[in-house]
Order: sequence, then C-alpha cells, then structure tokens
Amino acid sequence: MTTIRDVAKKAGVSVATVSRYLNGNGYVSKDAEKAVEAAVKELDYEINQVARSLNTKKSNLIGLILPDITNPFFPELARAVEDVALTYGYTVILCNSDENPEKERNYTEQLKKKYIGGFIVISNQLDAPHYTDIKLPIVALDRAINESVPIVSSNNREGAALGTRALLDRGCRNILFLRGPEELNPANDRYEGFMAEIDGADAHFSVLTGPFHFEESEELVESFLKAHPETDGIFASSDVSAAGALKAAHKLGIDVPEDLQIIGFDGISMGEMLSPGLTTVAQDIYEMGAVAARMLIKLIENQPLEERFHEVPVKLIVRGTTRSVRT
Amino acid sequence: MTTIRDVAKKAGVSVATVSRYLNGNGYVSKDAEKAVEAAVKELDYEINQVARSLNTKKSNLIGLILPDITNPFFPELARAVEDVALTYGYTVILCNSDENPEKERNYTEQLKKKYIGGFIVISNQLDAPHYTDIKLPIVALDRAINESVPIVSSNNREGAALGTRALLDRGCRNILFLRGPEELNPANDRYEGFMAEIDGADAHFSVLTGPFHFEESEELVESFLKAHPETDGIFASSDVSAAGALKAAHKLGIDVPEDLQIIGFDGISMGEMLSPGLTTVAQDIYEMGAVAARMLIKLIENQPLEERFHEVPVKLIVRGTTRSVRT
DNA sequence: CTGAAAGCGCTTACAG
DNA sequence: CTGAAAGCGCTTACAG
Repeated sequence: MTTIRDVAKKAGVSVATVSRYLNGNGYVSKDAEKAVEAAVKELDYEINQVARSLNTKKSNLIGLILPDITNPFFPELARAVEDVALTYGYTVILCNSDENPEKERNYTEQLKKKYIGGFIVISNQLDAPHYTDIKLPIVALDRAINESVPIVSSNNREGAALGTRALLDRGCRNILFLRGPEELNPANDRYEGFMAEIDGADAHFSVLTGPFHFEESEELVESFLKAHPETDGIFASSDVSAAGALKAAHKLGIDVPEDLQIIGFDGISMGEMLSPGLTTVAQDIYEMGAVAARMLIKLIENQPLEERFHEVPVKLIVRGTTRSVRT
Repeated sequence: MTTIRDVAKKAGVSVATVSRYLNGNGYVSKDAEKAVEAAVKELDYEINQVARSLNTKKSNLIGLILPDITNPFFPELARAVEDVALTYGYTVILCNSDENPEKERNYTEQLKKKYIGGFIVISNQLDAPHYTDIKLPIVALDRAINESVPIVSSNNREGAALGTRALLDRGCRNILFLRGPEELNPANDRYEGFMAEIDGADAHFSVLTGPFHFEESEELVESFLKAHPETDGIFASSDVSAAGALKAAHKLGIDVPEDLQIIGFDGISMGEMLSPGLTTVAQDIYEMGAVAARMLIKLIENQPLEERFHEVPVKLIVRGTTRSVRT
C-alpha cells in the first residue's frame, strides 16, 4: 500500500504539502503541485480514508434508516439515495429498524463510532433522544415530526384529494376509504385530503383503518364488501392495501372497474403487474430519495440548504381499475 | 469522547492492558481485568472503531454488491444479510451494480480503502480481476462461476423439474417455457431442469428466451398466445415474467387456470397479490442471504467453512394459477 | 502478567 | 508557501 509518505518522498516535498494538495486547502505552490500530482499518478496513490477519518472525525459514510427494505416502497428510495451518494463520493449503510426505537438507537450509536457523516431516516421516532441529541446531520423522509429536522415528503394531502376526485369524477357514489395506521403522518395527511374532498360531495363514504398490509386489507375489504355491496369505489391509501382490495373484489366475483373502481396510493411497480393494472396516486419515490440524499450531503459539507422542507409533487396514474370519466 | 487512555488512567493500568482486555488477547490479571471492567462501565467507554481499523486494517463493514435493489428478488436477500450481519456486529454497505463491471470494480476499490471486511456478491462477473485479485473474503450468491469462490444458491435444476412436473400432473400438454437470459447460470439451470423433465413426457413444448422483465414478458407471451392458442401451460423462470404472462392471458380473455395454467419461479411476495394468486417454485430467499452472510463472516474471522457450496432447497407453492391435480 | 514506545496513515496548527 | 512535529485513538511486538 502506498502512503502519503511515499508520495511526499517521490515528489520531494513534505507530507504536509501532499496533504494540503490532496485536500485543496492551504497554499501549495505551482511547482509543488505539479510534483505531487505526478507522484500521485505514478504511484497510483489513493488516500486512506480510515486514517483520514481518524483525524477529521468524519467519514463519507451515510446511514439510511428505514423500517424494512422488504416493504416495496423502500427499495426505490434506497436506490435513489445510493445513486446520489455515489455521485458525491459517499457510501450508504443500510439499516432496517422494524420501526423499533431500540434498533434505531443501536444503529445511530454504533455508526457514530465509525464517524458516520449523517443519516437519512424514515421513522416515527424522530423526536426520540437518539435523534434529537445526535449532533449529526439528519434528514427525514416521508414522515415529518417537527421543525427541527429537514424533511422531504410527498404532498400527501393533495394526492389524496386528487385520488378522491378521480373516483368522484368517474361516478363513484359509495366510497370506501382505506385509511392507514394512525401513527403515520402521511396516512393522516391522506385521510385529511380525502375528507376535505369528499366533504360536500354528493356521495356516501366509509372509512376503515388498517395497516398497509396485503392480507389484512384483503380480509377487511372482503367483509366490508359483503356487508356493503353497494360500494362502487375504494380509495386505498397504499398500493399494497389496494392490491388487497382488488383481490377481495375478485374473490367476491365483483367486476373491476365496471362495478367497483379502485385507486391506490404510492406508485410502486407492482401496481402495473396486477390485472387490471392499478390506478394510483403515484409518489415520485426516486425523486424523494434523491432530494433527501442531496440535502443530507449539503448538511454534511456545511453548505447552505435552500429549503428545510421539500415537497415532491404527486400524480395520478390511470390504469385499469378505474373507468373513463363520466361527462 | 472518552478514550482508552481515560479508561487506563481511571483503572490505574496502561493503555496496553486496557487494549488487551478489550480484545481478549494477551494476558490480563484478574485484578487488572476487574479494574478495567469497572472503569469501562463507569466511563461508559466504547471503542473507537476507526482507530482500531487503522491498526488492524480491518473493519466490521461488509459490502453487498447486487444488480439493483429495486428488483423484487433482492430486498429480502438484503434484509437477511443485514439481519445476520447485525447479530455478529457487522454493518452492511449497499452497492447497486446494474450488472456493470465498472461500477462493481469501483465499489471494491473504494471499499478496500475503508478496510472493508469482505463482500457478498451477486454478479455474473465473478471471474473479473477485481474479484479474483481482491485478496478479501467474498461469497457469491445465486450465480456460481467457478470453484474458487464459495457460493450459496437454490437448487434451480430441481426446482424447474418440480414446476414442470406440476404442470404435467395438472394435465398441461402444450407448454410454453419462458427462459431467462442466457448469461445467467440460474436461468440455464432452470432451463436444463425443464428440459430434463419435459423430455419423454407426453406433451408439446416451446421455449421463449427473454429477460426477467414484466412488460417484455407480457408482450412476448401475448403474441405467442395469439399464434398458439392451444397453449395450456406456461412455466416462467421468474415470478416477474410469470406476472407478465398472467397479464397477457387476462388481456386476451383467457381463463386462468381453467384454460391456461401458469407457474412462476422465485417466490417473491408479489405472487400472492396477483389474481389469481401465482403458483410458483419458491426459493428460500431469506435463507440464502442468511447463509451467505454467515459464511462470509466465518471467512472474515478466519473460521473454517464446513462447505464451500451450499444449496438451499426449493418448494412448490400452489396458489390460484394452477388447477388441482388430475388423477 | 504489564508498561513504554513505536506505529497505523493521515491532518493541522505553528513557526519560519 | 513549506516543513517539523504533535496528534487522532487504537494495537502490538518487545523488554522486563
């Protein structure tokens, strides 16, 4: 392994000068610069990040804390984070938290010992001490808690209004809203968006609360549909629960979209694989991850943030679970 | 930040003794041990991994190199790797390669500078110099290349035979096999398994080669089905392409499973969300990732490996895209 | 069994 | 603009 010492020797300067050259700080004369540049190239020198970290107490590691990469919403987010991290020379550590504060704390503690640069976190525990006391840059994704940490999220409220309107415009008059977990801010925002839009509309509606889970959604919807056969529209606040609703409808022999229209929320790729393809309010998941990563890196590098709250627009993707608009 | 020096002072011993105690190597007297233990507890001391790494030229980082976390096969694998890594005190770095050798090389190079412990890699490039010359433990997943690197994979051949037999047993006599990319070993093994089983069976068959991609599979199957309406069974060598086949069938108004039965391969969770639910040859994806992680950690810690080639069994999960067995 | 000392490969005041 | 030197927080022969 060639070290900064080897480079210094070959270039005929001190290691301090090489270090200054490498870091682009401090003064380095043109001559020295050239000599070092040549030596670096000739020796194929690459800096030892560990040694550097020990001095600077920083590393180019960033931590991505999310509930479970197995949840179809997260892989695309992780991909985006990794892509931009790579661009800026950072490396990402994957941390599945299972929404468990103990696991989250364990990660933040362990990684601080590695002088990790900062965290992107998707969690409901953002006000827990291991985050508030962390003294490291962090950016929240998807789930806002308070003003103190920068956040990027979708416009969930507007998205829900969009989906609701879509159902209404397509003639639905007995709508079931599948509401997500009450401890999730995005789910609550979607609920509010739905309520705001349905309010005053010429339609009946019901709300069912449940997790963003396929089987449970399927069962929930199946029994609801049995009890309320007049239901002609379902707005699920996640694609996975929409898939559950669709499956329930199929099981009951209900024609989608003729007799029942379904709209999901998220825009995960599974949506198009269903039959019929799932109409959904799509988040720009990749964009969310990319923006969050860029924000975090700015924070790490002490650059100013233009905004501490970034909202990514949402759009309706119309596929087979809805009919054409009635005029 | 409290350092080993603080602990030494408080315990009234030298830093060398504290270090020995911490690493459990070298002799430490009972008395010294107690004193250090107490000091560590009292000061809430935790070792600085970066400083340690600089000395040992090792870290408890492991790299997971995979094509794209966005491909539904990989998240569960990543989850398993992370789970066992955590158990052993390791941390995983996520690397999306896009099957691009340049990106892979870049990761292995960059991470070596961080004294990464080793890699778990899913790649077709295992014989590229950046792997063969790496001088670091690596374990291959899913795709074997040669004897030199330990590998864990599914019994793809047997799995394919299993799926083929399932179609035959259920009365299929005109079978389409959706073969995956020819550069993928697992895909080839599945092809061989299919051929071995179909050979001599009282059935016609065709083979279509294509990527494990939803839309392309859908298009491929749609035109095939138009040209060959007598097709009564499709065995796709991935769940995603099976989903494409199912969608094509729906589009053409073909009754699945009455007139056409479909079996996939992989066992990803999307399978159950389809309607009807996808019958599939399921790999134990989590187990594969877990075994690979355990193997890698053994390698990193210089423990003997019982086996350099681990094959994880595969099983048929029967859902709605197949009928009951004809007797 | 234990400690002083050198060393891992960098960075950063400081003096010149 | 540059170099000598101390230091980041550990580990590890080596001598005792």
